[in-house]
Amino acid sequence: MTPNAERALDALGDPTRRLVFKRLRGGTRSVREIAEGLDVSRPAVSQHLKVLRTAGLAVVRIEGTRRLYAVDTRGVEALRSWLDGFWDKALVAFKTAVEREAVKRRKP
Amino acid sequence: MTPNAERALDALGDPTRRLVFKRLRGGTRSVREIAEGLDVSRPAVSQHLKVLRTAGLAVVRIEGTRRLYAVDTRGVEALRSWLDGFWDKALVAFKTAVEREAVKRRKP
DNA sequence: TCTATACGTTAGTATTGACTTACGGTTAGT
DNA sequence: ACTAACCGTAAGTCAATACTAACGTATAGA
Repeated sequence: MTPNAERALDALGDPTRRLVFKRLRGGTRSVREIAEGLDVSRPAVSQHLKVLRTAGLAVVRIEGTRRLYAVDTRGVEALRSWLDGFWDKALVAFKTAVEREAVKRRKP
Repeated sequence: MTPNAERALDALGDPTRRLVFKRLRGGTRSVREIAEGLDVSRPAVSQHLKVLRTAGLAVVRIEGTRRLYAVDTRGVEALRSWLDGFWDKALVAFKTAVEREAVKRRKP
């Protein structure tokens, strides 16, 4: 799917879906391998993987009867650039100002 | 609140909460200013801001009767480093491999 | 003191969505 | 052809949560 930061954030908003996604960090895995050890059923994992795919965070490769999932770095890239919108120089300047305020308030 | 990537992702999983958060990108704003134009009530915005604060994504500064909210860059930083865990060289190498597969499949 | 403004919180409701169960389709092996 | 392994999908249920309405608090100003 085309990478979209908003959809990626929606996808990563769920804890167990993050667990599924984090299992892809270790490399390519089949659905069975991903579901193993998780306390949800295999169909649930399949549904999570579908959401991750739609969000541009995962890719599939069919191999025999198995489907091997892996991280789609384009989704991660989309998230990075979205985050960068909250990380420009003006905001950093404000951050230091806030921290000074916090220190002053801590020592009245 | 102490910056935590998981909680930040939980917070940004909601669309209207992202709208609230994106309004902080323009600089410091009061709750009234943030709620203006949104199709949810002002108390709803307050609740969203509380979640963003708990997630380490927003900071408050009291000024008279108003509360000025701003982006907490520490939360954004936490998200960035979390994302970097899915962005190492091994994954990039795999990405190019997947793209080659996709091209082959498109031209059978 | 009285009023208005600006917010946070609580209680209650409604809707979203994560999960299980059951089923169907596909491939590999015998 | 038959079986087993692997996986996606559909339907239905239940819990999480986003929202509104009502209320209470604090500050600024007249």
